[in-house]
Amino acid sequence: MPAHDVILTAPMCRLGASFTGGALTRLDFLPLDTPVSTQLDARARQLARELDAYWQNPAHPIDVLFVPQGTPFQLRVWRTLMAIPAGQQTTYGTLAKLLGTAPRAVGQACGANPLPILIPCHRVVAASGLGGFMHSSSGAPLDVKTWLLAHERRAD
DNA sequence: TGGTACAGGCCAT
DNA sequence: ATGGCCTGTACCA
Repeated sequence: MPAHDVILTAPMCRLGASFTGGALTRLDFLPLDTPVSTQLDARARQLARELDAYWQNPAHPIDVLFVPQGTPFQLRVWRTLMAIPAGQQTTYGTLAKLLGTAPRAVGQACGANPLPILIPCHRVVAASGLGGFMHSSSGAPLDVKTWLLAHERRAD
């Protein structure tokens, strides 16, 4: 399941990217000690360029071709997520009401998100706290979520 | 099919 | 601050 096409640098971690054809289909957070790719093809270079722009300016819209794969419900949730502007947050409960479903179902769909950052699942928090990230409720993933929120907050 | 596990929420102590 | 029951989806037997 792992085996990424390229590993890129990020300020708080490394990112493993997988492509299918010309489209990005998967993005994973990896530990800081993961060796970074030295050779980048055109699509990887484009992705790296867009991400760099985002690290510089959280308001920068990431312009890359990506194709998320999931159930119809998940795609519906993810599509809704992408309407949340950078620097803003929503809760699972609010989204659930909006979609006519349950908060827990929204959380599960967020966890299944194969393209974090591009699909801003980190902008969804629990009604009473931070909530989880990448299918977990503690540990490194939560640090990443916190980092991303802090990064986007700097844009005010 | 039924049974369980979730990135939550809410109302009762 | 804690524990219970609710919710909709996904995944596995």
